[in-house]
Amino acid sequence: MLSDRKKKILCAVVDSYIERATPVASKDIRDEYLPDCSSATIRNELSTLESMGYLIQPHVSAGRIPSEKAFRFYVNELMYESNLTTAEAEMIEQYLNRKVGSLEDVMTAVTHIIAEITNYTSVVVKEDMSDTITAIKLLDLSNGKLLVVIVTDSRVLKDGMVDLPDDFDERMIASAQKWLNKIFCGKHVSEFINFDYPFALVNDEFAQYNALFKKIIDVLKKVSLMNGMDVEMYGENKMLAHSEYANVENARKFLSEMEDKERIAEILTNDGGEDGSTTVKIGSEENAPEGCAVVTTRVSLGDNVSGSIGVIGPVRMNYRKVLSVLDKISEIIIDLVGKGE
Amino acid sequence: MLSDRKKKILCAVVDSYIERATPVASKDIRDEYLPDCSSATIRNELSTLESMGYLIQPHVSAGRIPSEKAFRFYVNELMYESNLTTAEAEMIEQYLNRKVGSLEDVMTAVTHIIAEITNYTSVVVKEDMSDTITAIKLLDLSNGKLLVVIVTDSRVLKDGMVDLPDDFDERMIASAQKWLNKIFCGKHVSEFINFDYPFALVNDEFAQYNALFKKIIDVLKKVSLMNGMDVEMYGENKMLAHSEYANVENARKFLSEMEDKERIAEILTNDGGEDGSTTVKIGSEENAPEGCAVVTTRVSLGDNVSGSIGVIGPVRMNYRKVLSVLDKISEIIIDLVGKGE
DNA sequence: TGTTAGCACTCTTGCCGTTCGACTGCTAAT
DNA sequence: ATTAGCAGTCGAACGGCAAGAGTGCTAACA
Repeated sequence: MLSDRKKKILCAVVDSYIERATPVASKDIRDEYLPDCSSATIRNELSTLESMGYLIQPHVSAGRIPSEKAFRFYVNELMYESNLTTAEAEMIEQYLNRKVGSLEDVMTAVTHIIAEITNYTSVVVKEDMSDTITAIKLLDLSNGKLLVVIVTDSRVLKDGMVDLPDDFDERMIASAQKWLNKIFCGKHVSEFINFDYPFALVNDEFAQYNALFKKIIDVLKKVSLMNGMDVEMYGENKMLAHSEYANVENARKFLSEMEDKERIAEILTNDGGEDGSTTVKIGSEENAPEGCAVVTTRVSLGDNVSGSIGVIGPVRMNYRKVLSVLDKISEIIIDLVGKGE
Repeated sequence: MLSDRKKKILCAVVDSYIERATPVASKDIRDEYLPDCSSATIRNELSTLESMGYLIQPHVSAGRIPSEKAFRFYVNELMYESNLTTAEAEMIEQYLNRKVGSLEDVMTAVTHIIAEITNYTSVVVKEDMSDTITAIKLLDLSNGKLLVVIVTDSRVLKDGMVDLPDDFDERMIASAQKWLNKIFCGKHVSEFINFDYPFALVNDEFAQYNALFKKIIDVLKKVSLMNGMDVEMYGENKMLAHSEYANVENARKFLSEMEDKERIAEILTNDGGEDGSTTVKIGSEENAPEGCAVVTTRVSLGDNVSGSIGVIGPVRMNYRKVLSVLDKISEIIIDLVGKGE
């Protein structure tokens, strides 16, 4: 457990680093955050904080910068909540209320306003799982692969591929198909997502189908996820304004990571969560883009339609601001969606 | 008129600069392009080419780089046509034939394949002017502004604003509306675009309407243009790989210029042109993005639907390759569209 | 034991001068 | 008209130097 003073100092380092992006010196902390103790004392504390893994010293005559562990701790325990300025809050209200229209328009508007206010990249993912499954077909491509086709009421065909075990014949494929249809037909696509392969379902007769079934259901999951997904992104370029991307190589890497919308969507959605819940992924912690943190808020957009609103910024992002912006936005969205029904 | 040798030398400078992005020295030219004369001779020629405005010397101990004038001359007269490698041609064929689908899918596929092959940014603009006008309505907002609404058969309402002269009353607005409907109802939206305000149409009685009419028609033009337009862009990031964007400030400027899709669309479409015609805009010549050249090919996508396929690259782009890629692509597109009808 | 002043030490940054090399322009010869 | 040769210019790279930023350590002090 950290002493109160250590916490204060750590918080000071993080705050200062978020603002200035330069190593923080003991004297700076004294002058700006802790006037009632000497820089030498702070140096001692910094030194132990470093050995605890919270701080990093780029070189001996530089100050300290926070480690990812420090950011994590900051987000979880140190950071005090803040409110948007009324100007910002009004700006958001106005912007979103002006744009009441289709869900797509709102999504676009949301990414824009977030990116403008935060100066980071903003992403909104909509997962529409409201389609009803009409049929599931398994097609033997006779090259050892099986094509999985999902037919839904919105007449969209969705397909994916599975490797077929050697010892499967036509008859077995047919009965696998029968089983799948029996389980899923008439249900929402969302069933796939939460479907936990029930072991009991597989009696002795079907033991051999076990592996294949699992594979197929995984494909169904993935395919239906991808097809019901809509990703909007805005403000990739805003990132170039931050010092992390002062050299083009980093910028290029970031922008090309941003091109993989599927991966980004996956990052925003992979830990479900309640309506209104917020997640922060920092740096290498999860699959976040290199050197980035991702803040996500979940909102429900209707029956079987859920949304994730995210901000992607450097690990050194202004979490306070981002969190309060997301708070405000999700509040408005929930309100809008509520009205719409 | 330039001597043959001057042309050869100029061409060598441009070719080399396109490839290497570094100033070209007299010796380089001798070694690689003109082995049968001395570097001193070439130096003399370079010197006069410079005084003619074709070349620029960054500093005395550097070679020369081509001016925009040189690129213009190169594109118009010097550059010999080239063909794609068969590998590339096949790649394009395959990629586009695999993706036969909606027009939108094809547009997306086109931008992708172009960007991949050329390593520049690619843009496709579709202008759909096939809607039929059902009604035009003028709404007095009673704040000195007039709301112009276009109703088309595809049930999309499109609107724009016009300042109303002080001395206009309700009755006058009503008759202006009557006139507009008389002229345009039942016609294609494309009529706006080519509509030249006919002076004869305005007899004495309507003289006072003159200015307003012009304004309204301009709005109609703009609104219908913008609404019928569909812009796809891909490969903005590819540009960061080129040395022109080695510093982030340039990159940022470029990317933010690319965000203004309307402007880009305008650049790609503002000089109409026949089906299959190709235009090259170099640097400051037109409204091209800073330091960039834009190559555009027009293709027809059906009745009253036209497309522009464009490549945006640094002024020092590989025009030969870009032109041959666009050639190939437009050939395929014309074929695809032809089949589709 | 915790805090602090002071100082020696380290390491980066910016600057300056020098060298090296890349090209050119000019001159004089062919 | 062409060319070899040479003097001259300028940028890029390098190394050394001084200044500045911050630290860690020590010793004194509450």
